[in-house]
Amino acid sequence: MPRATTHEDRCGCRVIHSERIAQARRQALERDEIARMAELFKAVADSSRLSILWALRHGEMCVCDLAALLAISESAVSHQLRLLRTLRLVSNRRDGVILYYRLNDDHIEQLLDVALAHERE
Amino acid sequence: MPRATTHEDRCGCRVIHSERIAQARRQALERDEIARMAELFKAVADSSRLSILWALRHGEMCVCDLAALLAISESAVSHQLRLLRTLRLVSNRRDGVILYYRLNDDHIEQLLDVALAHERE
DNA sequence: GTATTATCTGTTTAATTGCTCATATAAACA
DNA sequence: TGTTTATATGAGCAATTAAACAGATAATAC
Repeated sequence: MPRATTHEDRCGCRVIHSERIAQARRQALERDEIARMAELFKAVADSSRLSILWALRHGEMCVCDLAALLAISESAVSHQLRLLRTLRLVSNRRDGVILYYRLNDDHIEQLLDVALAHERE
Repeated sequence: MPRATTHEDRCGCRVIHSERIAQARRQALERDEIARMAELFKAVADSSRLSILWALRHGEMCVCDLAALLAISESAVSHQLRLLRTLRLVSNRRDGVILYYRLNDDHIEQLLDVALAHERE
């Protein structure tokens, strides 16, 4: 392993392994790619939204059913669904007055599966 | 499809499709299983932590290298690493004064991959 | 047209979170 | 021993986020 040498970078930070940093810079993701990933993870980083997504995993449901299932207000469910809708994680279809929501993306189920596997390992 | 009938649940919420709710209740996850999944997602729902994890994906790095890479203070990196360490997403080894951090779990890489695939689809 | 039902949206308030600064360890070495 | 270096930690501030409530739509029935 190359000897660690401390010196100052352009940015003023201490740098010990400059080659390792250069490598990390080459492989780094775009700033807004990281931001969008963070936004996706934020969307699933909430118990209510996770419960909603998990419920929708087994079939479509309407707002008031979700409210009854989670025992929270319909307004709260609607707010959460708006966020999920904005990120295109769920979509809906209208049948008369009722809006049925469903998962919009296979990746969501994959994320849930990996997280659950991590939990249960 | 069975006709939707509105009535009141024990909890006071409107219930339109009681059978669908009952099914969702049977398949629902435990409350603290959901909470732990949310906690895991929260850990990766931040640009700084995502950048750290992505960098560690290609090999171990020390605190000051990460600080130089992300152009944030070493204190900030250390705080984020503590969170990731607490959740056992990263671990470290000491070599003299230097602590080298690495990913502690294959699931993290899977999560990053799925999120990235979702982004780029 | 009006009334009702299911859902949505805007605003305010309360709780969380990330960062900075100052201080505290912990290992290495003189 | 004391000093330096790399990292950790605690407190406080600023920014973000969630929940609650009130009011607004959109489809249906009358």
